Amino acid sequence: MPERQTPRELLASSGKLDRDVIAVKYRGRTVDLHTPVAATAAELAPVRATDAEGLAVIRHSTAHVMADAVQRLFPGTKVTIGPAIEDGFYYDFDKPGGGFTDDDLRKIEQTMLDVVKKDSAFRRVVVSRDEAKKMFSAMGETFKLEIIDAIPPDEEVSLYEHGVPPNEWVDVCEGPHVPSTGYLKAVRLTHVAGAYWRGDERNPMLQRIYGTAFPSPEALEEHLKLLEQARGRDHRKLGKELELFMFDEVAPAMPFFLPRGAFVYTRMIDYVRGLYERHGYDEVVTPQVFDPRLFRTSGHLGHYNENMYRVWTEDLLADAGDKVKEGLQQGAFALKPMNCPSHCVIFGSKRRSYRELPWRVADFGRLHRYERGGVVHGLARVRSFAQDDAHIFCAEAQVSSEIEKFIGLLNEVYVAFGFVKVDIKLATRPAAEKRLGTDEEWDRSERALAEGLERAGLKYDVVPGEGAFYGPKIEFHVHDALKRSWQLGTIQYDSNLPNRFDLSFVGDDGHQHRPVMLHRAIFGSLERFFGVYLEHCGGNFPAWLAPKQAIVLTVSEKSDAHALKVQERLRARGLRVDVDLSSDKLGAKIRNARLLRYPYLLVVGPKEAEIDSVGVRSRDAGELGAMKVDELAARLEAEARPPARMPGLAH
RNA sequence: GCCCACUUAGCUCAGUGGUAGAGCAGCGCUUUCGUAAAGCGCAGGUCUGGGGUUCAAGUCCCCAAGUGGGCUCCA
Repeated sequence: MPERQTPRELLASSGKLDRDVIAVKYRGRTVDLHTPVAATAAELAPVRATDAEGLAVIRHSTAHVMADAVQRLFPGTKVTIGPAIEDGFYYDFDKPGGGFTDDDLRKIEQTMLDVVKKDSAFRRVVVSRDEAKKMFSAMGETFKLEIIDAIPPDEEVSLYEHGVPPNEWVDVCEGPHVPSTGYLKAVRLTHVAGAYWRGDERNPMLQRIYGTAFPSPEALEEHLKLLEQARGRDHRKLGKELELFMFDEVAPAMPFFLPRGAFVYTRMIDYVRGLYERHGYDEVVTPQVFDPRLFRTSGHLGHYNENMYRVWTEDLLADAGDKVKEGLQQGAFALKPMNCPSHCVIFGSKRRSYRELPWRVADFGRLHRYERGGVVHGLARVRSFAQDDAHIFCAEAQVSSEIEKFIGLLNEVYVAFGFVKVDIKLATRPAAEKRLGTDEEWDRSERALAEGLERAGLKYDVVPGEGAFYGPKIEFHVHDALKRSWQLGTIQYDSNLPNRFDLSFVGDDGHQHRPVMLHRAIFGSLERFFGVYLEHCGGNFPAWLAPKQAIVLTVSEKSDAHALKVQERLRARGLRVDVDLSSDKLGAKIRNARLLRYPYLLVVGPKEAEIDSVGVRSRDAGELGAMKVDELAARLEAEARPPARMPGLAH
């Protein structure tokens, strides 16, 4: 067994130490330079400020310095936790008398700068649990006491301190940290937010400060610039600029799709509808408003109550009499939050044979869910939306092949939209008291889903306990411009609804059997997919999806007649073409058309009119020069077709 | 739902208690123009809504709504 030496000594002796190294990687763990380890130099890999792990070390150290600054500026503020996260760090504080202001953030930054200037070492001290608790209890740090209690008994309790007496600052912390505060060269506190202690809304609300840190001021600037660019791609901004959709207070969190946006929206539906034929789906159209008995049968009234919109009629109000509230609860019709109950009604409406299975029933019905005020978000989380929803009624034995087929279909669609980076999650059984069905049933259904994924050759993460109470599910997540992750597609195993609706089919043995139901969607919510896709393509819809495929721009009024003729001829071939006859100069027309992201600009002046052509400028391919109108039409027609099958998802 | 912030013309935004502003868009006129913004003029406002303080409120205070950043939830 080698002597315990610090990684700094070990690296120095083997010549691997330079100023860039801020920690080491040792047997799978990141350790700071000054924590003695029982290792040889060969076992240590230097971690540099620019590595992902190094960045996390810098950010976590920055969080400590921020907490130090906060406690100096705001005495009485208690500290809780302050981890490094993707793109930065945060620290949660319990501050008496309310939150932090933007002014406070600037002051905190200033104070942090002072701490950094002192360049004092981060020191690691291992203490006993009792010592640690005595110390933090004397400091009044009640949250830290909870944290100490939560440390597994076989792990040592370490403290990290920095600062020069009498201004040391100490925190319970696993580490690692940079050698000294002087390593923190580029810090920016970005925003404040409320956060519940341990993420539980029954716990007290804490004040969270988000910030970010980088190895150099240049890297920080670069990051801030990228953030700014990402904001320019925000679907809410693009939606307004490109006149795709709007919102109004009269229907909070319910989008109004404007003509341009509505075109894209319905085009998306047409596209999957076109695939349904080949993939064996039947489409149905179902009601919007239902007698509450339906949702008592499905279980939604009871489990999903607080998310449902209820409506009443004058008749119901009269009948309700004095007991208005109770009457409404019993009798008020409900807007559907999901399509599945309708599909169960259809399935149960006649005797079904095993020969009909699997029966795949699709529905683009509009759904309404009352989402709490704080969670709605642009198009990504709305209260009125549609899904490319379908339910597959099948026999248990058909489940895994249905999963595989579905994944094939989803794959085709995602690739068509250019989503190749997709996080796939398999959400498995929740805690025993929160789930229906036997362990054997869960074993079977989870295995069926996993098999489907594996047969499709896709990598996925298992998220234990995150399944629905009635069955496991597969989720497909993608990131928006600001790196927030959103679930789009999903497929879920459900034996509960067929039970509740007492569904059955006649098997080849002549007996009644219970079908299994798979809930599945590729886009998920069309609204959410629209928003995420809008950010993904930056508003540059491909010609097959774009609201308009081209715009004819005249050089002057002299060419109006030719321009209108060109538009007419292209329209006659089914192409979507605008024309700009305004008195703007050509430069201005081009600018306007570019801002609206037209795939093609067709310039028309006396020269073009003479030879029956247009000057073509492609949004994606640049200047194409003069083209005959028919030649251009053929090119546009080819691009206007939805993508054919393409290679699968990459990882 | 909770914490914090924001809400001024169609859009983007100035305006820190004393006569509501700019640019773009719109409309009119002039210009007929060759690849990212022609010129001049006109119009456009219950400063999100309600209440309060004050001689005086876009500005200060309270309540509500909407939106945004988070937390939480998501059959």
